[in-house]
Amino acid sequence: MYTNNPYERLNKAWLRLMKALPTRLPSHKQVQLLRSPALLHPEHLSDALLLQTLDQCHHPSTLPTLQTLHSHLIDRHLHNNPSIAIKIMRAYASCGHTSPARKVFDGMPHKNIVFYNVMIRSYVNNGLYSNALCLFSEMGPRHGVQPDNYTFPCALKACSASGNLCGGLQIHASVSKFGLDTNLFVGNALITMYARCGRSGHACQVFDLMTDRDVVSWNALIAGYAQNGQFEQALKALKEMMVELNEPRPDSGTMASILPAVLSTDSSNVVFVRNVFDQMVAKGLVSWNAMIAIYANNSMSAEAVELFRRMEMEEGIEPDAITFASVLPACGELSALALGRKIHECIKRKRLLPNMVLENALMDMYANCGCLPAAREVFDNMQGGRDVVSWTCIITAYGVHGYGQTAINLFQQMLDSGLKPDHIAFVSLLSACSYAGLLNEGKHYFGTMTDTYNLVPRIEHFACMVDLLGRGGQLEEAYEFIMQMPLEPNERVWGALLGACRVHSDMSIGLIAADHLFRLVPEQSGYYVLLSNIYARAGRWEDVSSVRKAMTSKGIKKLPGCSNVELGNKVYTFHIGDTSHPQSEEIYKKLNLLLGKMKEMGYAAETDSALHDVEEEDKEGHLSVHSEKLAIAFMLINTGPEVLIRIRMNLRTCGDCHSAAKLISSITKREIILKDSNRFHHFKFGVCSCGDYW
DNA sequence: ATAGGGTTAG
Repeated sequence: MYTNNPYERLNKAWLRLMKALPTRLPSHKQVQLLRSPALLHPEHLSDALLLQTLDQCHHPSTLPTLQTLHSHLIDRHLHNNPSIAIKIMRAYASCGHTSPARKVFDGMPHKNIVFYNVMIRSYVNNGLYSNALCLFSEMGPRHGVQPDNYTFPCALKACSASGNLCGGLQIHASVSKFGLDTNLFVGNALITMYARCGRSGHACQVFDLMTDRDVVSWNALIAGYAQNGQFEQALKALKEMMVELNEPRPDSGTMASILPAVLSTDSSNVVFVRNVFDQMVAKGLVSWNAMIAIYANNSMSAEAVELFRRMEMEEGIEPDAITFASVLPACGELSALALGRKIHECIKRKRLLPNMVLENALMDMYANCGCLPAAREVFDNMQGGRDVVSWTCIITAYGVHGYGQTAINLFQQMLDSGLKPDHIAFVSLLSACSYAGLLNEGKHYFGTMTDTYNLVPRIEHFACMVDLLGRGGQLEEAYEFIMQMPLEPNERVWGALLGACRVHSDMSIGLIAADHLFRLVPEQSGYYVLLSNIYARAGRWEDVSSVRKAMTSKGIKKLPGCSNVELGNKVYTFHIGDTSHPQSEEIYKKLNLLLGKMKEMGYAAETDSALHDVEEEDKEGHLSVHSEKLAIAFMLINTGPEVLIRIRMNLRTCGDCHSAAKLISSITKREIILKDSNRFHHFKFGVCSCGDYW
C-alpha cells in the first residue's frame, strides 16, 4: 500500500540500500550513492532517511551529497540538534573538510565535551595537529569544559603524529592531574606518543605501570621498539606477549607492528613470526600482507609467492594494493615474469592505477625480469606523477641493462622536473655509469653529489667509484681513492677492486685487495674462489689453505649456483652438472655441438686463469658444466629462434660462462639476457651489454 | 553522540 507520495517506493528502496551498505563504502558504491535518483531530490526523503544517508558520507567523493544533505537539514531545522550536529561534523571531517565542521562547532551555543572531542579528532584525522592542540588548550574551567578520557587519546595522537614530545609531556602531566593515568585508552595513547617521539624507554615505563593492558597496549609497545630500530626488544616484547596466557592474542595489528623489526632479519626470526601468524585465529588482509612482505624482504621470494597464492586461492582473501606492492619484488627476484604480468593485469582490472607505489614496484619487477621496455611503458604511463623513487627505478633499470647514457639522460630529466636526487638516486646513477664504463661522467656526478646537493657520500658510493675507476683500468687511482676515503673501506669496496684486478689481470694490487678481503670476510663464499686462485697464482700456498680452512671451519659452503628459466608457465631450475632433467641427454649433446663450433672461433675453457673465479675442479667434463650453460642449451632446444632467452642466476656468472654465452649468441643468432646476482648481461650479435666487465 | 595501536616502493 503506497501513499500518494511518488517517492515512497524510492524511499523504501533507498532505505534497503542504506542498510545493505557497510559503514565504509568502497569507491564504486560511493559513486552509486552520488548518482542515486533519490539524492537528486532529497526533499522527498524522510528525516530518518536523510540521517541514514548522512551516516554514509565518509569519503571525499560524497562531499556534494553531504552539502546537499546539510542544507536540507538546515531547512528542516534539524541542524541544531546536538546529535545531528555531531554527525554533520564527523561527516565533513571524513570528507577531508575541517572548516565546515568548525563552523558547525562554532555555531553551537552550548557545547558540551563531546563537541570538543569530535572537533579535536576531526583536526587530528586531517593532519591539522596544531589546530587540534590549540583547541585542546582552550578547554578548561573558563569555557566550562574539562578534558576527559576521550579527549586525551586524541590530543596525544596529535603529538604522536607530529613528533611533539614537548606537548606530549605537558599532556601527560595533565593526564595525571585528572587521575586518568590508569585509563586503558589514555595509557595506550601515551605509549605511542613516547615511542613516536623516540622515547621507547618512557613508552615501556608507561606500559609497565598500566593496570589493564590489552592487545593494543602490546602492539603499541612492539611498534614503538620496531619503529625506533630496537628490533631485538620488539621481538622480545612479542615473545613475552605470546607467553601471556590466553589474552591478549596477537592480531593483525601485532603483525603490522612487528613488521619493521623483521624486514631484514635472520631466518630464525622469520620462522618465529611465521609461527605467530599461523597461530592467529582470524588473520585479516593486513596479516597476510605483512607476512608476504617479511618473506619478500628476507630473500625468501618463493615463500612470499607461495603465501600470495594460498591467500588468493585457498583463503579467498582479496589482495589489495599493499599485497601487490609486497609480492611484486618477490616476482622480480624470481624473474617470475608470467606471474608478474598476471599481477599487473589484476592491478589494472581492480583499477588500482594510478598508484605511485604500485607503479614503482611494477617497474622494478619488469626491470628485474629483464623486460626493460615493459618497465619503460609503466614509467611513461604514470598519470599520478613521479617521485624520486620512480626515477630511480627507471634509471636503475637502464643502468643494469648497460644503457648508461640513457640513465644519465633520465637523471637530467629528473632534475629538470624539479626533483632533488637523494643518496639512492646517486647509487643508481653511479652504478649506471660504472656498468657502462662512463668514467668521466661518473666522476662528474660523484662531484655534484656533494657540491650541488649537499649529500655526504656513503660507503656504497665509494664502492661505485672504485668499481668505476677499476673498470676503466685505473687501478692505481682506484687504490689511491680507497686510501684517502674518509670511511673505513668495507668488503664491497675491496671486492670491487679485486674484481677490477681480475678483469685487468693486475696481480700486485689484486693481492692487496685480496689480503684486505681475507681479513674482513674470510668466510664469504662469493670471494673465496677468487681469493684462493689469486693466492695460488702468487705461490702463497699457505694462504690458499687458510682460505679453504676458513671456509670449512666456519661451516660455510659455497652457495650452490643455479639458473632459472621460465618456459610456458613453469620455472625450470638447473644446477651445476645437472643430469636430473628428462632432456639432459639432448642438452649435453647440444652443448658439445656448440663447444666444437666455439673452439673453431678460438674459445678455450678458462680453467687455469688465476684471476678468474673458476673452481679447481671445473674442467670441461659433464660434472662441472655450470648451470647457465645448461639453461641456455635447454632454452635453445625448446624455443623457436624468435624467443628471447632469459636466464636468472643466483651468483655472479663466471668468465667462462660469459665467453661461452657470448659465442653461443653469435653462433645461434639468439638474444640472451642473463641476470646474475649483480647485473644483466645482454648478449646480442656476439657482444655483451656489460662490455665484458662485471 | 565522542577514544587508543599497525601494513606497501628505489
